[in-house]
Amino acid sequence: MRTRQDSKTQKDQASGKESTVRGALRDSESSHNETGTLAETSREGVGKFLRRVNARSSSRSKKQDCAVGLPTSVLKVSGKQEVDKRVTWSDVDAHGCSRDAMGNTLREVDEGRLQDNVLDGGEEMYDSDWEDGSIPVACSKENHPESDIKGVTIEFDAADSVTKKPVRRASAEDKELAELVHKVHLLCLLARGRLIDSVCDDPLIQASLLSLLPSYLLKISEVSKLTANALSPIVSWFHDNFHVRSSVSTRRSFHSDLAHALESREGTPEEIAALSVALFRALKLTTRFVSILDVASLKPEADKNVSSNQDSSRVGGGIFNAPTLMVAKPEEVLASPVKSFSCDKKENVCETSSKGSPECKYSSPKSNNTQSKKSPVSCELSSGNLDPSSSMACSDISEACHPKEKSQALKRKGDLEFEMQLEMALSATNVATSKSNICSDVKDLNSNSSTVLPVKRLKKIESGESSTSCLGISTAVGSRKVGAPLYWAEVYCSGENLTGKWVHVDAANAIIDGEQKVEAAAAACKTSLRYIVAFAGCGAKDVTRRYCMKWYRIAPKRVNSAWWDAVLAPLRELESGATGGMTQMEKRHVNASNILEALKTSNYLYRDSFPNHVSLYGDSDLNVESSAKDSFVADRNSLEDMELETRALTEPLPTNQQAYKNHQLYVIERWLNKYQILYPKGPILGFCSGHAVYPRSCVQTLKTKERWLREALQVKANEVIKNSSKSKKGQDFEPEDYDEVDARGNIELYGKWQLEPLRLPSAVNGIVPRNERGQVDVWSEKCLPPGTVHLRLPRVYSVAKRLEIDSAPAMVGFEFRNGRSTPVFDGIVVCAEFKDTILEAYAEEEEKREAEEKKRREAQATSRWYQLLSSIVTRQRLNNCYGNNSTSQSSSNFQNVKKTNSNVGVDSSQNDWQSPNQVDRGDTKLHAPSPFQSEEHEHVYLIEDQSFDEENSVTTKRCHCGFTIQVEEL
DNA sequence: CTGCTACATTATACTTTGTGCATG
DNA sequence: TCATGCACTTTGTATAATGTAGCA
Repeated sequence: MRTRQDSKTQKDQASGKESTVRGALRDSESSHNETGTLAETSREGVGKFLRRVNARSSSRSKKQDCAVGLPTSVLKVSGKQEVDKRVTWSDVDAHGCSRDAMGNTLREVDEGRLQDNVLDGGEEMYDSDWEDGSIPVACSKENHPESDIKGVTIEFDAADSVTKKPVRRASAEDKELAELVHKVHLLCLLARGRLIDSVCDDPLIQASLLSLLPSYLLKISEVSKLTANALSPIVSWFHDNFHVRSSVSTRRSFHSDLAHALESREGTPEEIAALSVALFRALKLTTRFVSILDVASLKPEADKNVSSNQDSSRVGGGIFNAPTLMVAKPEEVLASPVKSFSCDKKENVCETSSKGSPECKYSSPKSNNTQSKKSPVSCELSSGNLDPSSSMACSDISEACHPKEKSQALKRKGDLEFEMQLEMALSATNVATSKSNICSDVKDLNSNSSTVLPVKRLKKIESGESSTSCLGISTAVGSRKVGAPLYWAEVYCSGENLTGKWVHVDAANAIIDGEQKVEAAAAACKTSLRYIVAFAGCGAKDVTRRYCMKWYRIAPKRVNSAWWDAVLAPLRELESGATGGMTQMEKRHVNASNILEALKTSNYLYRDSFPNHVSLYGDSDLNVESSAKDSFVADRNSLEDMELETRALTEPLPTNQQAYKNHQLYVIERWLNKYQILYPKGPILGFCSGHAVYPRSCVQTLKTKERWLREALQVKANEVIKNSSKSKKGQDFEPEDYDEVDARGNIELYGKWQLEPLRLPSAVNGIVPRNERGQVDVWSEKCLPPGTVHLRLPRVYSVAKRLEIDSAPAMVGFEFRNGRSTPVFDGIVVCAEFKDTILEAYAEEEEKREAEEKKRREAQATSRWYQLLSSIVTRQRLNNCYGNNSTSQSSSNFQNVKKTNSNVGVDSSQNDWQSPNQVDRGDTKLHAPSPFQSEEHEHVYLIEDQSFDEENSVTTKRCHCGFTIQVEEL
């Protein structure tokens, strides 16, 4: 019984916690709408993340400790250490963040941590219910210390877990955490993008770039109508002069890194792209820095099996994410032999890639290309373990995170080469039998055991056009997220199209206007285009639509759009402020309706059949309209918005059926759920595997009569039921077959087109029209009968009753209590004309009630003081009578009281009885006389001295001497 | 490698309008 | 005899969503 209660409370706590977090998220979202500053968004996002991380780490540590069964003292110590390990804002401060700016979050985090700690306690207890098994384990370990030497059970357990419970599904908490990580990572990447963008505006860097530029290329800034073609000379010059470097970032500020890159004319892809942006800006071209935000997955564990890989590529800081892998300078001095080794590999990669072979381009020093081709597995392994970027990143990690392993990492080059050879020999002989073993063996041999590199087959790129020839990506490591184009520039070319256009310029790869190729190139490198953000003027704009043709694939991988839009809203303004304005030179007069017309005709979809998407045009329309007032000048920003929206609405039909399941634009009937129907059924936009494809806007949601009632809608008379057959999977019944709920268990459902506004009977003669249960269902204000009002006040019913005004209880919803759903009533519904009367009477009543309540409480307080004092007096008397030789303590008490009575206010610090007496005499004016006046007398209970306790129905009678007697009223 | 199906598991939405007993 | 207050007790089902395995 006790256990059940406990678990219940813990469950409540847990759910309370969840709801708190959720509420906080909601709050944060709503606050964006109100204030909408990025700083707040960031603070809240990061704050929540920290809270979660801290909570997790603490709970995990506790769980671990419990499982091991450490003694309490040890527990305490480890707990303390864990706290120290946590991420705190002081850490953040140490990195230069202003505490003032973060003050709110800091408080929030601290509070959150406190709360989480408390809750974690609960969770721990709760968990212990489930983790009883750990105790015997600990015991057995203690009793049989030799057992862990033998390690008998490990293999058995592992095999079991593989066969029986292969994977534990991600819990709601994991998902929430993943989402928080995703959000925080997004914010970080946004911040990084802004940082780079601002550095691109640096006049010194721009001037330096200009000084390097041949004078004939400077003319471009004088071109009035810039076209993509006009950019090609400058892009090819840049491509010839600046190269992607394959070495470690120096981890200085980005500004100095960029300056260094400029000086050495080589840098990370990020730096090279930034330099190109700076150059274009120096030439007075409107330019954005564009980046794929390669953010941590929104789904928990989604990248579990490639995590090490991904991480390594990330930790590498994009060093090897080079769109082109260019020859590194051999004189590059590197700290660790591993690095230099990696760098050698890099060279090989570069050489082969420059030869243009789309297949396995990597070759180890001792193997050639043909070998690799012939033996895919050897290639596999080598690409898995010898991949320069990975091993480089690994060494980075091991250096950064595992100082212990640094000594291991400092192996001689010869040793490493030996390991590689051994590894390849093993892979060549034991391919089929035990891949995993080889892997682990090799892993052990390899110093980089901290990061497990997954074995992946080398990916063949089916079309060279898509990746290698377009973007010059080395596909040698194509099976992992390496080599994807992550950074480029967008230059606004006013001479393109009718209205001007943002042109994709990847200067590092000498690619201009290759926006269609980005998706394929990224896909080849396992990078999805979830977020592509263009930065300018310290702002940012999501331009994913321009590059992503298969939106339905990335849509589920993106964070909820409301949050993302709220985050970007302030940044968008900054961005459009920096790029959207029109210079005098390129000012064009654009007829807004022409633009819309052009967009409409270019759209092969029926815009009219997308009523709900028209709103997407809304903003643009408005912008165009408003600017139309300013002599029809459409700004770049709204034009781009329109372009992006047009893309959103003209997505090609997916070829697989499942893509239609949650597709924003299209639908096929088979994926409709029970409460959905196509109405009107058409137009058919195409077919997919024989299924007709309809616009998503044709999907109508069906509800029951009762559900519609909540939205103040009622079913029109003589409407037939359109759909209720879905539950019978595919069978279509005749509509007129249905009653309320027919024999087949079908439910009556109606669509919006079958409804009309709710018409309830009006209140007549002060009588409130009620439903069949004598009440009014108040789902919203709209559900009130005309002429009535809802008074949501406690105890108002009695007021209406007293005034003999007709009123009906207002039911506002249901709740589950005692295992069944029960209606929840709140206030009453009365005719509007009585509202004021009732409110006045209610106010009066409440005043009276409050006064009575106050009186009652005072009386109760008085009574309790009386009781207290009386009991003391009684005790004293008993002591006096029967306890002559009683303890000194009681007599001293007596002395104290006596003293107090004679010297009120003097020596008040000595005893506690003074104030009660004072209160007594002051407030009640009953003048309880000194109980010590007479020792013996007959008690007299005066009526004015007695008090009545309503709660207990107890009357307390008092004598002047202080003696009280309680009489229970019957 | 991708798409599809089947199956298993988990999450979520929907459901929805008391009764019997003690006491005053 | 009637009005009032309190305890009782922790739904249950259907469906959507998600994940996985196996196959083509």
